[in-house]
This record gives sequence, C-alpha cells and structure tokens, in this order.
Amino acid sequence: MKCVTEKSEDKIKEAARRVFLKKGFDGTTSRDIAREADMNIALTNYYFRSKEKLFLEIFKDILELYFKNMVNILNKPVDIKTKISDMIENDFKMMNEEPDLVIFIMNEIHKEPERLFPDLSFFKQIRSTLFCKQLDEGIANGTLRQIHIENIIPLIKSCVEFIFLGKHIHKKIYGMSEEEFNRYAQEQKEHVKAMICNYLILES
Amino acid sequence: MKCVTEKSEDKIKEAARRVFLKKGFDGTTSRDIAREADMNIALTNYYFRSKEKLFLEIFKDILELYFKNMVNILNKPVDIKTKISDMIENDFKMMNEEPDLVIFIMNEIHKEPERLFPDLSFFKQIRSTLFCKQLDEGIANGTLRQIHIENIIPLIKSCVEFIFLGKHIHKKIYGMSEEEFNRYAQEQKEHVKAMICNYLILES
DNA sequence: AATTATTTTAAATAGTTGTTTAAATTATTT
DNA sequence: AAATAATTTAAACAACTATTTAAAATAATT
Repeated sequence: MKCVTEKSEDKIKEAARRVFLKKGFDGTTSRDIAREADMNIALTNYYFRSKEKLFLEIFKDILELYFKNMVNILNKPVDIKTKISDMIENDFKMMNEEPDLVIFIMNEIHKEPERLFPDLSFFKQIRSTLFCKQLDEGIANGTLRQIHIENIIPLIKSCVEFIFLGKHIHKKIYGMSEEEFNRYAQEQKEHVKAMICNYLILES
Repeated sequence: MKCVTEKSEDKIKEAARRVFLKKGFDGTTSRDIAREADMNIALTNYYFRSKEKLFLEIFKDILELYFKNMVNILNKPVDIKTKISDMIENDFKMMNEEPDLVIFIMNEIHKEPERLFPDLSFFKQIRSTLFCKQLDEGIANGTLRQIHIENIIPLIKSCVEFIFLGKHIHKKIYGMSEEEFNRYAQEQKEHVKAMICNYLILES
C-alpha cells in the first residue's frame, strides 16, 4: 500500500527547500517554513532539531545536485566538442529547472565559506576524468590549446550561469519579457558553445 | 579649516556599506551597523530614518559603481580589441577592489527585483555608444561576427566576475591559497580576453 | 481493548529585532 | 552669556525570532 499523503518530515523539508532557495538562510524564518509546509511551527524542531540543521541538510542536497552531472559528463565517451556542448546544455537545463540554485549556493558560501563545505573528495575526481585525458592528448598532438582544466570549467559554467544569476538585471536593462529572455538565453547558449570550442579546438 | 573627524552620518553610511556588502540586508542588524560605526544605536534612524532607507541609499551607490565605467569604456576612441581588453581589465580591477560587490548586487536584486531598480535611463545609453557603432560597421564589412550587444557584454562580464562570485568555491575545489587564486584569476583573465576576441574578430 | 509509542498542537520561553522616546550633551546663534 | 538648535545618549517599545514545553490527538503494539 502506497502512502498517498506525504510524510510530515518530507513536507517540511521540501517546503524549507523552496523558501531557503528564494529567500536565503537569513531571510527565512521558522514561521515561513511552517506556513509554506502548512504545518505547526514546532514540527521543524521536532524533526530536524533546529533551523540550522535543516538548512545544512538541504544545502548538502542542493550542492550535490549542482555538481552531480558534471563528473558523469566529463567521463562520457564522446569527443571534446560534443562534451563541451553537453556540459553547457546540462547547465542550461539545470538553470531552467532551478533558477534560484546558483545564486543561492554562491551567496550562502560567500557569507560563511567554512561551514558549508563538508565533502571535497568528490571534486578530486575531476582531474582523473576522461575529459582531462582527452585534454592532455589534444594538447600533446597540437589539436587543442594549452590550458588547464581549472580554467576550462569556469569558462563553460560562467557564461550560461551568469545570465541566470543576473536574470532580473538583464531583463530590466534590456527591457525583456520572460519569453524574450528565454530566447535571449538560448541565443547566448549557442554563442558560448561556439566561442569556447573555437578557442579550445585549434585549426590545423 | 578642514574637518578631521568624520561626520557621524558618513561614518554610519560607510560602516553600513561594509556590513551590508558582507552580510546582505537580511543578515545585517541595526546593532551590527552601530557597532561597526562605533556609534549609538539610535543614530542610524536619526540620520537615515530606517535601516531600509539607509540600505536603499547605499545600494544605489553600489549599483552606480558597478556600472559606472562601462559606458565610458564603450565610448573610448579605441579599436574593438583594445576596448574589450579594457573592459575586462576594468572588471578585474573592480573585483579585486570590491570582492563582495557582484554577489551582493545579484543576491539583493534576486530576492526583491522590483524595489531595487530605480533608474534605467542609464542603460539606454549602451545602445548608442561608440562600441555599438563599431560593432555595426564591423559586421557590415565582415570583420566582426554577427552578434548583438546584449550578447557580448555578458560574455565579457561573466567570465571574470564568475570566478570572483564563486571565489571560495574555486579555492576549495582546487585547493588554492589566496596567492594561488590570484595567479589563477590572472590566467583566467588572459584566456577570456583571447577567447572573446578570437570569437568576435573574424580572420580574413 | 488497554497500553505504549509517535505525532501534532497551542502556549510559553528567553532573546533579538527595528524603531522611538525623552533626557542629556554639545554646538550654534543671538 | 543666554537662548536656541543640533546631536548623542541610555532606556524602553512592541513585534518578532528560534526553540521548548507539556498536554492532546493519533497510531502502533500488546
């Protein structure tokens, strides 16, 4: 028998996730969460002991989501050009599904860098991905530009994520509607793909 | 006779600026500001009427600083390549001087887009800068890639600002010290310059 | 059906929030 | 030097904060 009504613990966590993403830790009150979850104010502490503990649980999930697909894509058995395109498309999709994700992560880490970075082992994987191997080979045989992996990944991520980070700013500055922004973001995505490949892949 | 001791109003505003930039509006309390300014708690409201009013004043200044040099550089009588380099260098300098600036602006606007955008007339200037004229000409005679100004500016700004937006993340992920990060940022800056010019300026 | 464990509730806790008050101090003007 | 204005102060304000309590309601087990 499947449980149709969600468990209270999950309801609170999901509600808290929504509020935290929108307002950040400081901007969110226990009552905001209780209201969003439509639950009694005491239940957050009953299930999660404190607002802080609940936040840390949620933040961990969100950070995982943010980095989840990256290593997988870096290891896909496809050529560099396709891989870069895949990474950009993946980022773009993520930004569309979770528009608040990046600004939330960046801002929370910016405010308190130390408390929010538990597990770094994940990132150690980056340097041993197929992408890095392909990069080394390409550089060795002259088909790719001499560049470090640490420099490529921000190039890929920054251009797409930035326009979503500053979505409201861009919309205001250029007077764009929601659909105009979506078209613009698509445009930008294609430019970024072409620009990065153009730079990385050397013509013979 | 010059006043050596700063006026209380300015002292409070400068202190508030520092705290707001670091902790954001929600993360900053009136007492934080008073402590940082080393003034009585009541003086903030005496001079600025409310925390909100003080914030809005400061936010306006910060937004102005962020966009100040952009239009000037876009209008400089130099070739496109130099201009792009100048813009990137200007951004880079600003990020070094005010590392909290961009994340602060983006986050505050993200939380409440409507209240924080008073004057848009400034941005209307962008489309009538020399840069736009040079772009049109270049596109017409085939020396520049067909692209809109709205797409170029984010390309320029995103790559440099992004690594500062996520400074702590990048340092942690790649295990960089402060000086290693600075070297890395320099490296990235040069890549970005080359990459954008590479993409924009077409070989004959 | 009675007992036990779990979940939910309203109310209260102590501390913090932005803001105001009214008196005390300092500066300026007459 | 007296009167007036501007500034600074400590104390208080009500509203809000995260969290806890202890009783009530529900579910699970015997």
